[in-house]
Amino acid sequence: MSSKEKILTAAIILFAQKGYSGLSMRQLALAVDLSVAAIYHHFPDKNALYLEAVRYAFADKEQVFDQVWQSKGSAEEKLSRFIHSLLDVMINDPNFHRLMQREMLEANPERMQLLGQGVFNTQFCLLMELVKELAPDQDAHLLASSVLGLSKYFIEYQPLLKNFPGWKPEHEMPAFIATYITTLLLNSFKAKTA
Amino acid sequence: MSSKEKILTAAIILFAQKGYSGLSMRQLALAVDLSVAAIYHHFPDKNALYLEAVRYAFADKEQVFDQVWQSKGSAEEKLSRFIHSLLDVMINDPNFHRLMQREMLEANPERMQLLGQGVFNTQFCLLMELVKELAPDQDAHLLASSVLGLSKYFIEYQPLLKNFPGWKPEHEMPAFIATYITTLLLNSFKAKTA
DNA sequence: ATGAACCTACTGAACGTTTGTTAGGTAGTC
DNA sequence: GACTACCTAACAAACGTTCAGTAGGTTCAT
Repeated sequence: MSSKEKILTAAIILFAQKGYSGLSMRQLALAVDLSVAAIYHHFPDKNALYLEAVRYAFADKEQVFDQVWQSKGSAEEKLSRFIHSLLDVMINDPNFHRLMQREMLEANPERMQLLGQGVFNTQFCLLMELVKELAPDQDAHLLASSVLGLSKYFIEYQPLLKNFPGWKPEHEMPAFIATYITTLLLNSFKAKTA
Repeated sequence: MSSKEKILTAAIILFAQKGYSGLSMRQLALAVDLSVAAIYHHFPDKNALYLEAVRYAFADKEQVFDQVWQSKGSAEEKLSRFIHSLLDVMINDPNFHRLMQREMLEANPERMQLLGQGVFNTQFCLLMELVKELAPDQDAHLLASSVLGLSKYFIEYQPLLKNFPGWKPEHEMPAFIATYITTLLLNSFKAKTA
């Protein structure tokens, strides 16, 4: 692994944990066992490094969902598998997830557009086509959004939801959440068309 | 409005926009037209100021939903009204919303517990009772979470969702979102019990 | 009613540290 | 000799925090 890749890998983790202004170039240099000037040899400045780290983090997420779309089975099964994969990514790669949350907070419109054109656009479109199969007469955009929103919320707000009455241990199990979200949506599909 | 209140009010806005390490005491002092030392007269240090600002921001949100619970009408209508109020708060008080997102990112367990015990616990319990009326045989905790998750996502991810195909202008109207979420959940209730 | 003592709310200037960034030099490879 | 990858050392600016001092109000014995 090259120095540049090492820097980017560490930057993803540290930016995700501490935020842009929370991480100093010296802290990053210390983490990768290089001098500060070495980082400046590979990147023009802190902002460029941050942007490249974000791009780098998103780069390898594309193919995670490919097996879902290529897999065989009914649309219901595919939806379930997609939600499952989504939850898995968010749980197994918390730094990627945190970095994305931080990016959403910046709310820079041009960067938001960049974000949307990458991984997300493709996946969102595939998801829309899937829900169209299941509920042809409903707004696919809203339904796809619902899938993502429910998945994200159950993962993100776990630490908070734990403190509320009625919480059960299975509420933090990906398999359980995936099943719940899938049935919730499928029930809604049936009700509308019936 | 006292100087201390002025400082807290400005701190909420600026911490929400720039984050903890993104806002300096000098910037805050400039915003409230006071010296840096004056801030230190009212607060022992930056961290204490931040915590008090967060507490201050959450303090007046309790009564926003009171009229929803006290209003007359069917459970369906109450649910619709609650979602509507929730969306309104998030849209009309974006700084409060951003500050909460930032707090979720810190993920400090003790602070999370503090957060949960405040406004949210009461509202979550009331919401759970409401959904229990509508779907007595389902997990109220999961359903209440779904209400919050869907509402939060549609507001939070608007800038991103706008870039995806299938987006329509009404997708960012609170009234439209509220109706959509309500019917989505109500349909699911019916399907399960049918 | 008056002066001393004490309070709160603030200011200006400074403390030492950390920040992003850069200049100049070195060791190894092509 | 040019190029890549790195170093040490330094720069000015900004950082959180503190200190000494002041203006204005209240308290209270004289």
